[in-house]
Amino acid sequence: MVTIKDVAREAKVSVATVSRALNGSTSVTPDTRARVERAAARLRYVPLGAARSLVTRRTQAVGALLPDLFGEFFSELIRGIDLAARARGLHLLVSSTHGDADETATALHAMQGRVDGLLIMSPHVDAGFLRKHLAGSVPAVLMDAALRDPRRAYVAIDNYGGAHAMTEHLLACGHRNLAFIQGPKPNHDARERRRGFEETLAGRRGVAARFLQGDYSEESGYRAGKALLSASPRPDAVFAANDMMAIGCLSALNEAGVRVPGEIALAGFDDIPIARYMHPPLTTVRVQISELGHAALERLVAQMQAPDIPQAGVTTLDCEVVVRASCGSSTRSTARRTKRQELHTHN
Amino acid sequence: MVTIKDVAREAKVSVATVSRALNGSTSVTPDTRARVERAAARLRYVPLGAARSLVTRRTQAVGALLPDLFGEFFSELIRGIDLAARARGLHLLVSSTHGDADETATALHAMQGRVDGLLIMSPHVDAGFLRKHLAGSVPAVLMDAALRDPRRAYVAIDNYGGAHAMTEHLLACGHRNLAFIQGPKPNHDARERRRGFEETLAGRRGVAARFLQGDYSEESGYRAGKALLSASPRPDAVFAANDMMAIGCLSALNEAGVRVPGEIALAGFDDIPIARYMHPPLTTVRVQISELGHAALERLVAQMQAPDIPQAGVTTLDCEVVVRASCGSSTRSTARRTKRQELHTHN
DNA sequence: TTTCGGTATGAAAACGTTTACATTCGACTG
DNA sequence: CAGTCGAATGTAAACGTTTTCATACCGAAA
Repeated sequence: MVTIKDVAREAKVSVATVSRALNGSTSVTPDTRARVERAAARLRYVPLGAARSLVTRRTQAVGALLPDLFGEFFSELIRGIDLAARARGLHLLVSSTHGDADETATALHAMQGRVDGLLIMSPHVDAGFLRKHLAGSVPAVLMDAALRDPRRAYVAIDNYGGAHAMTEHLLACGHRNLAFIQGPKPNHDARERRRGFEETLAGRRGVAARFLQGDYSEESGYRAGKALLSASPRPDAVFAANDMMAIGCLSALNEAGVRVPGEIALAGFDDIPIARYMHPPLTTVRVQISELGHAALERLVAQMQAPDIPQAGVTTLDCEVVVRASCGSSTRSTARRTKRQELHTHN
Repeated sequence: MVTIKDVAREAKVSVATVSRALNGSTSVTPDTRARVERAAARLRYVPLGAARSLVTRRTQAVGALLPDLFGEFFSELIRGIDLAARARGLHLLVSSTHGDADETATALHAMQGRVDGLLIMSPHVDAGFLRKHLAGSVPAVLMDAALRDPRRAYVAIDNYGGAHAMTEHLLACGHRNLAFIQGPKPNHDARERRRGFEETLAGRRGVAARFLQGDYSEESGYRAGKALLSASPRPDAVFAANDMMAIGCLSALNEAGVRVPGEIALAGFDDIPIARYMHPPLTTVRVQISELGHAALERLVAQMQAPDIPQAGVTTLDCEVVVRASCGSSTRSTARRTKRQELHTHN
């Protein structure tokens, strides 16, 4: 293995000069620098990250701790984080697919001491968990978490606002007999989406709403669809808390020969790529997933640069209603931005 | 920041004993070990990875260098790598979304010296590129690459075999007038898929085949579909080199009111999740993407454990034909495994 | 009691890099 | 020409950990 000493010998300078020539530009003769660079290239020298980190007290790496995520969401999130990290010259350490709290804790431990900061998204994380497993000195940002520790930094999706906007859309289309297929009870985001729907309807006259339990799976959406078919009166619009359930519901309606949106309009949440390929294409709420990753990394960087100043508070990312044929638009699909597309940080 | 010295002081032992108690189990009194563990927990001690790596000459991390990948493929690949890495106690450093060769080179450089091995998938990588940018001592495995340096390790998808199996299926369904929508010319996998189709047909009597150029995009599939509609005679089956083009083609056929598979059968390649939601659901070739990541990591580990023995050669992952309604199966979708589902390593 | 052997622990070197401090050298000022 | 200053370079300490080697201890064998 070739070290900085070998380069120094080859270039006939000291190791200090090699280090200076290769890193900072402080006071090195152009001639010397060139000689060092040639020597390094000739020997194919690669500085050892560990040695460098040891003395600089920086790893130039951030860790992302993620749950067992479904396809498109995961890749978009990583893409957002990765691009932002590269722009900052940071490396990205990923650890995903954590089934339970123990696995998450293990992964969390293993990452500390290897990174300068952590991005955390996990259903298993709560205040006690973090206090127990996260060293106080490690900067961290939580993504889309239920927990709200006022001393911590968060980046979240505006689930409430998205559901609110979609509900307004349904009402604007003239629907008055609504059904809501909700996500898994314990999920924070699922609760927020329901709340957005429910509170928008609160106090409206002449509007009926019913709720069906789902678990974000296509299967549960299908069951909900079946249940709705046998109800009377049937709703004239169904809002599913995510696209997969909307797709399941659509299958049930299609099988029964119910026209969508003719007899029953349908809307989802997430705007997963499949949504626009459904028959009819699905009206849904678009979530800027890569933006979530991007924003989280930026907040983390802020925290890393000023570790003394606590960068607490929540950054919320807006959603937008995407109107397609399944509800509110007969042929062409149009995106309607319901709120300004920007980051706004509370606190 | 709390170091091993602090723990040593707290536990009233030497740093050597702390290290031994916390890592290997060689000759430490149960009593001492307990005292050390308590002290470490009390102080929330986390060993510094850099210091450890410096002396052990191991980072316990592998890097994955990936191109700008589309959704589901990317997440499945990472999932496969991540799971295998965790099972081995390895960390995963990801660097994706590389537009050009320069970016790839930069990322490649930055990763060396931080990882014990590299997983590389990139259209920009060829023999010269690697010789120039990859230090000889770094173990590396190439995924699904065009290049075939006999001294290097590869993991690849059996594009040829998959296309062959699908072509056989089309013939078995009675189709004799075939069209093939090919992928981007420079892509290795696209060429292999075409070769699988072409060579299967070679020498068959009474079978006609024509080729249309595509670029893996939905749009290019749509154009190809339009072109086929105005051709005469129309083909009775179309095989697209990937699912996205098949989907585009399907749109063109649907718009023209051509029944699929009644008038024209259709098949794709990849089995992306959308495939089964199409109308009709798409017959396609399933690629075990997470297996690709898993296999690549295992080969990398082998190389890391025995750096002296060159672990060259290609590991090929089989594909399977998934028969759905768009070709060969009228209602229910069935998966037919065309080759045994196992890894086999040549060389 | 002495000696031997083995086990638990401690002292200190080593890993490769950055950086504070020291040194050299040349140019410019007085 | 002596003195001063600044730029370029070198020397060596420091980072936190593992690990080799040495040491102390204890029980068993002689």
